[in-house]
Amino acid sequence: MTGTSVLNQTHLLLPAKEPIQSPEFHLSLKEQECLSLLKRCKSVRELKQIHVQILKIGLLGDSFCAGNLVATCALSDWGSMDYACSIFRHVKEPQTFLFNTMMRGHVKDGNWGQALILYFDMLKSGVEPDNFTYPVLLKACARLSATEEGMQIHGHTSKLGLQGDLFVQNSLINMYGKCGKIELACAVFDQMDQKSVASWGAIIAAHASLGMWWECLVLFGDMNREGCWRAEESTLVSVLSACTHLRVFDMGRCTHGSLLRNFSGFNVIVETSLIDMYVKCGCLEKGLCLFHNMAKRNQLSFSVIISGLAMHGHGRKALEVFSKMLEEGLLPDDVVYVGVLSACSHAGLVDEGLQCFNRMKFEHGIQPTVQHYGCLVDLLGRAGWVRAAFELIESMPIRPNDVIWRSLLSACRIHGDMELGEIAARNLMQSNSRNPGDYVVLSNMYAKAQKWDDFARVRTEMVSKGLVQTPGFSMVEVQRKVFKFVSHDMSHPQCDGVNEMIHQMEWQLRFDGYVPDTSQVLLDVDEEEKRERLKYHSQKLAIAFALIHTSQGSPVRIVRNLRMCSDCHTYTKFISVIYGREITVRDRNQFHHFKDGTCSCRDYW
DNA sequence: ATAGGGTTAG
Repeated sequence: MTGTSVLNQTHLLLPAKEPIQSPEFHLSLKEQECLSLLKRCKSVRELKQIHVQILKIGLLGDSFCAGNLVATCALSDWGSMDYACSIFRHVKEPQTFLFNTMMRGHVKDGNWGQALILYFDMLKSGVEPDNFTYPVLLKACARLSATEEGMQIHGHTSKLGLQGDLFVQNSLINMYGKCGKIELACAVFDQMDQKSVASWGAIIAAHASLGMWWECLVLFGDMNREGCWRAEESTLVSVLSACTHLRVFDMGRCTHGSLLRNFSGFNVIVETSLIDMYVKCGCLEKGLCLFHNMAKRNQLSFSVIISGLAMHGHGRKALEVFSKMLEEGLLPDDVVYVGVLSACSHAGLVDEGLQCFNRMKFEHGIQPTVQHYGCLVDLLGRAGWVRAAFELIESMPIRPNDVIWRSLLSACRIHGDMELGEIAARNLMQSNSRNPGDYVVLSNMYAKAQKWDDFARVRTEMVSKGLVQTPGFSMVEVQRKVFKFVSHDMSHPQCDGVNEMIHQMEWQLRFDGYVPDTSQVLLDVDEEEKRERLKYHSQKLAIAFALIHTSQGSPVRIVRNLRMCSDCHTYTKFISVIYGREITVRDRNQFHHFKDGTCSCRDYW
């Protein structure tokens, strides 16, 4: 159709089908022509011709025609908001539909503020908004986190009697969620007579964005219970994220199942969240498998797999994946570098870590944050460069936080540096973190050095501050139930069997050359007593329980609150080979995979 | 007669 005006093509002037004549609305023939033309319009150039034609037949003042002209221009893929604005400016008496359309256009282009301004213009010129006005407008408020305007607009919807409109309610939930006003979002949600899938999606997303993971899962349960089981993909991603943060593997796997059943072909976001879930819940293999089968990977996909490999002690592999990421032309950000540096620190790759740190600053222009310094302090400290770690803390341009002092303290404990350990501990005790673990570590250092006076002084100080030593516990999943074992606590209902098993295991292990390592039992008691204490560490109770209640050869997964002692580490290596089990243990920040008598951390942790 | 809610992950 080059060169000829669309309006010359007579077939375009015919309406597509017989117009429906309703008693309320009667379209003149000209209006019908106009509408039919606009429906076929495919470019701005054609639109301009139609615009001229409308001017010629004197319909510009007609709100209906102007509205549709603007709608076509503002909302189609090829449209231009600039042109829509110029048409809009020439309409003498714009009406609701025209304002709504203009607002939609602005929102579509990401000009959230413009949409708000237009709304207030609309009110000023006395045009009454309707139920179509608010969802668009509230989306703009949500994107701007404009709480005040959002609340004001909420008021307007009530005044107009729109509080019962499902779309308006869902938009309100979303708006309050994005503004961080969770109680207001819940208030709207709770008052709804009918909830749609999107209502549940909006309230779940609102909780997810605030990190209220537990509430997310509860709401998801409520949603299913109320017969609303067809959750949207995005909602399942929020649920998956909650599972990851709470490390509830079972629920995570179920969510993966729902995704498989209800959606075909996952997008990058779904796949990345799945990988993160599997990796953080201990299934590195599954995460890697998903990662390798991804059709498309982005910065975040690499980010989760790198920090996952780090968490599981595969430092070299993490660095390999990092190089691959760079090869694929993806730029790392600060989070990726946290993963890379922690990979180096978990694997003891000191030179590589320092190299990466410089690369981050000079090649990729990323300002190191306190987290990056934290990784570096950890890297140096664990590797035995305690003094260098301390000097780094003193020279860094950011104020060190508790995490940094704690990692120095931990390094001092491992390498027996009392002087720096005391400095680190003093900094921790002066801050208001009130972490009993810090007192315990320092006092244990004194115990190890046989300084029993200092030991007593620190313990007394801890008690006088009202702090209680956190008891060590291990949790194990058996037949979809979680069982918790506390060190030396034999009050568990299944403990009879466990006690027997503990003895049986000990005999087996001794027979194969296991020697209890009592060096970490910091009590002023004899060797025999120390060995007795070691026997009932929570991890051993949990392993015994799992060996009794799971079938031969099935993997054992344990989660614990504190770092394991070196004896439990050795012990578990023996168990993995003697009982032919793969045992995964997660402590606060990393995983140990015991298999065939070795651990994935290669004894560096 | 035309039009409306969600892009979720590290």
